[in-house]
Amino acid sequence: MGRGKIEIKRIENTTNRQVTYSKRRTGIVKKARELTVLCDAEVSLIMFSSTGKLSEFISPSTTTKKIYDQYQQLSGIDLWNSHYEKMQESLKKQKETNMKLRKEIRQRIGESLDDDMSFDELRSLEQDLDESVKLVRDRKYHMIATQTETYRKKLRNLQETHTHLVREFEARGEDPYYEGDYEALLGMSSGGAAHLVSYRVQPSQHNIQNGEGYYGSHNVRLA
Amino acid sequence: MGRGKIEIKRIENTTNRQVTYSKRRTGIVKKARELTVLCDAEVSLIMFSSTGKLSEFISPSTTTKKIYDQYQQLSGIDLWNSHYEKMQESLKKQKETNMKLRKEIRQRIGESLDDDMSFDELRSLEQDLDESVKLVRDRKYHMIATQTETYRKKLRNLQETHTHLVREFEARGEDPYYEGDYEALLGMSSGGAAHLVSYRVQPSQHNIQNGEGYYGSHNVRLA
DNA sequence: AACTATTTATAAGA
DNA sequence: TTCTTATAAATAGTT
Repeated sequence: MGRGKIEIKRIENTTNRQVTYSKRRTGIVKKARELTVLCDAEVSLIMFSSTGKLSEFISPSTTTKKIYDQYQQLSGIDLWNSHYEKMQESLKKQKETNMKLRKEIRQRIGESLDDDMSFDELRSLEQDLDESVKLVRDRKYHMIATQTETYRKKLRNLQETHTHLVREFEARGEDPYYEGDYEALLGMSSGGAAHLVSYRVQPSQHNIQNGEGYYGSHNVRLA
Repeated sequence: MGRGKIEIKRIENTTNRQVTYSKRRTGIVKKARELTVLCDAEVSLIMFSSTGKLSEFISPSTTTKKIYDQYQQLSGIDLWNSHYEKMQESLKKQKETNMKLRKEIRQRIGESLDDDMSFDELRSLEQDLDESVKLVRDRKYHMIATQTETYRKKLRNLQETHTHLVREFEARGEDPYYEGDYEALLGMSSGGAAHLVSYRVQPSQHNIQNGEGYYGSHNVRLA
């Protein structure tokens, strides 16, 4: 239907092919629309040009998804179900595992003991729990021991710091403004004491070494 | 293109509509095929008639699934992904829950206590476990008590049966074939005793009442 | 399903 | 791409 008849075979001239594609694409889309309207049909037309460009027509009464769903149902052809089914199976397994885990926890908590637990299972569970309590208790004691050790270290550091401070004061000789017991004062509260010190002592004269203890930052208060 | 021009609107006459559908469907499929060959394009054409009948054309170089995949990729339109994504999310959640449950169990067993458990959590866990052990132990004792009670009932029944049997023998007077201690003999084994009795005693003379106990079936052995 | 008058699509050219 | 137009192709109404 044109100035000359053409053979239905691939158009070798690229430009010509693209022009024909464009014209015929318009034509077929028009036909699809007419079919939809005239015959009350549902049509999905998807086209990719040789350059990969997408064009489509879809009847206004439907969607591409609906068309594909219907297509699958009527043709029996599986488009994405294999993928989907694997996932569904996986989900099911996860849920089952979940239920089992929950049940185990419930039993370990002491619930659901009436249902399907034999005497032997019950005795075994009791043993398990006894062992578990022991482990947790040991861990707790270990933690207490560790923390105690940490506090002892902190305390030692604090004491060292104070000792250094006291020595500094003593090295300076008598303090004209204060005549109390330095050690007792400094031992009261590190914050209060540091404040007091920073007020009385000159920055340039303090190079106190206090190691790498937790209260190393007290030096800063002195500066 | 016909004997008369037609308006592009739904054909109300059903037969006419179906005939037109049939003719135009052939036409559009031909167009699709020509487009495929002439322009080296990929075409998917899916049609449902107003009666729901499926017709399709697909370029020989591809498949409906491929077209569908390409369509999604190029259009960015989500065909079944929303569904799929929900599932994926659900799966992810299940897996996460699963991990948490496993961790809880591990902690309740006494593993994984080193990692991220504060002292308070540890103390709380210990308490929980102590309570759980108590529950399980109680349940065990309850089970022991129940079973003991069951055995006691069985035993009582057995004894009653034997007592009845002994009375039967005593009521018959001296046994010409046996002179031992009946009670001691019957106390040995219910099977053996019942056998002995069924051999010696006449069926018609036995209407022994032995209640609703577990060994009520012993009457049958006597019959 | 076949026929055919007529409309519509489009190949080639601009 | 778009317009034009001669011509091929599709098809509406009829048989």
